[in-house]
Amino acid sequence: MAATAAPLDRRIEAVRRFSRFYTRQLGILNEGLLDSPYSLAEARVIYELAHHGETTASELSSELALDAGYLSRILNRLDRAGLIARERSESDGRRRLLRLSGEGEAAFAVLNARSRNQIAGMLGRLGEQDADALVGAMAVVERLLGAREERRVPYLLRPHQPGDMGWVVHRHAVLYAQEYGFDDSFEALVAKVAAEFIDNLKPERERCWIAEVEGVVVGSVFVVENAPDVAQLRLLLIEPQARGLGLGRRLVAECIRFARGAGYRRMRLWTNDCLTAARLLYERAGFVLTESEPHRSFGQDLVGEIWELDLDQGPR
Amino acid sequence: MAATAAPLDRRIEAVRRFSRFYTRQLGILNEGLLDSPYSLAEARVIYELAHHGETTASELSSELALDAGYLSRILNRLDRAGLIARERSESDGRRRLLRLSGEGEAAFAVLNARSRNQIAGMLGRLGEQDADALVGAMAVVERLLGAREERRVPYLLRPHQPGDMGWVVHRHAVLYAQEYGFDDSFEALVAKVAAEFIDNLKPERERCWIAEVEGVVVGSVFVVENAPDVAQLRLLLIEPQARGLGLGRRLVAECIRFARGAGYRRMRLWTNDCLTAARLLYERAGFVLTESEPHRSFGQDLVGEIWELDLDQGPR
DNA sequence: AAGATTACTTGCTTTTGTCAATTATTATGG
DNA sequence: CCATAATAATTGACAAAAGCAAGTAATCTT
Repeated sequence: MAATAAPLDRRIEAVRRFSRFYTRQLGILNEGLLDSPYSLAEARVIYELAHHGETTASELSSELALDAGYLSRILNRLDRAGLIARERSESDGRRRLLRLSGEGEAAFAVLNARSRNQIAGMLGRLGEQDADALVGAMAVVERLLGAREERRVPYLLRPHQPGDMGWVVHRHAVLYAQEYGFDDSFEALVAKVAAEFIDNLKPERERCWIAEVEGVVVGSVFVVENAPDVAQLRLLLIEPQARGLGLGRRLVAECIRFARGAGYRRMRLWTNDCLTAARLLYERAGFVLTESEPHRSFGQDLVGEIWELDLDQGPR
Repeated sequence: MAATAAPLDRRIEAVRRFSRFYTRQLGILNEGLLDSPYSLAEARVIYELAHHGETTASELSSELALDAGYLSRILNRLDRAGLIARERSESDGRRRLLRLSGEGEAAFAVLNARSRNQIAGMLGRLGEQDADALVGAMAVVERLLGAREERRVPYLLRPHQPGDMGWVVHRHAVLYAQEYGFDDSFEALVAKVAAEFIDNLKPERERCWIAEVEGVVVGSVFVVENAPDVAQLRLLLIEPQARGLGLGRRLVAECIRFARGAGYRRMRLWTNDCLTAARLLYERAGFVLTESEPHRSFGQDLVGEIWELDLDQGPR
């Protein structure tokens, strides 16, 4: 069936090799900190403060992905060492504005110089052309990966056609086995659900969406009747290479719109705590976690969760 | 004086920005491990074992730069979880050969699939061309930085000429202030040493080498008389952009050769524990640490060290 | 004006990583 | 060939780093 194309595999392997490689490279670059009296986290904070001028702890914490409590302690240390000045914000008494003191700037200058010199050494081994080639290649990587704006790859949502149920079963089985080690009892369950959907379909109350990109199926989602006023969302799946396109959000939104139109008052879904990406989608759509229970299924120890959404509330 | 060229600065800044950027990127990629029961270190070990087939703990420890003790505990955990098999090597009873068990391979398959899928998602946002551009750019970075074989940039060692002492004083002052925060009393000391060298030079017993790359001075080292049979090595300096060329080793070797020829029986040098790169050079050249004493100089708390080399021994 | 949210701090715990000492085995130099 | 050194792996003790959760004070929301 050639489920995945070979060039994709080649590219994935290349990205992974590069990531391992650059991890080592960063390790080498960070060794420069060994001599200094600062830990890596402290150095990052100093660096960030030097560039921001004036910030708050919460901003730093989100920028550097540091735990707020941990950061608070780091700031205490830096304060005790005289490297930073903290003063309560006048406009908002909760905040404390942070900036480097004179000593802090001196400390930064030392760290900065070392880091620069180390990189100068790295570049020194290359000639002028190679150094520019390096910088250019880095810029390309940065531009391509950093393009945060959601690239608009055109995708198509359509109702199911013959063959789609087989795809749904197949891809659920493959992806959950790969990513979570589910055994084939999961495939059996999905197959049963899919068969039931076809057999008992109530067209006004139930619906399936299949997502396509360039003619290739890349996702699915189902709405079925759970009780007269309760819709159930099922079998949400998005292929790895189609993730990040906003497709998940769109599929969930489509379900909610349909359920409201069909007269349901609530929507419910069952998932597992390990499916973090999906859970995030549900949360963003307004679903609330109502039940949570450990169970053993599909050869794994899981924590099953029920999420619910009140269809009468929220944006219409 | 334009001590550093502007294009170099631009490149350094670009490399640093890229490193910060890719640090974040790696953070995102490693988030995939959050769901898994393995820590980052454990996952790296599993990954390495999956690729090596059979290894030993010491090999893993050097490959992944993990402390031997720490690794030993990780291996114990993995063993208890049934992921690896360990058996004593027949050829060397100290070693234990490590490989993944069936369960271990299953665990790896899950980790591997998640990582692949995550990258597939990353690539999915790019079109075919952009994905290939990304892979290509990564390959360029890897090739340029990974060129481990010592690039032979031609350098030249020559005796000192008028103007060199000024360069030595200037660059010592600038680099030590930048990298270690030394104040100007250090510049004064270097100036005094340099002046003394010129004033009392005994050409058969004392010597200075200046290193040049493409006509630009990038390093220095001095041998002076400390006692009738004791030579002293002083003022070893290598510019950041000339580091990694093997220049340091060459300069030290040159000093040793000269000292032997001049009839000294020992060579001695004074340094500080924070100068790790230099210390490594001395150690590799056969010098042994003989004294170590904390002191305060140049505005810093330092630990002074005396290293000695027996010139009668060792390779002639 | 009550309740929710935000910014930050603090206490407590776990995880991670280091260092030194120890055991068993193998290599090596006189 | 044997004393000594070096290597491989382990263990105990400890320190640093990181995370979680509860708590305080200020601000926002309705």
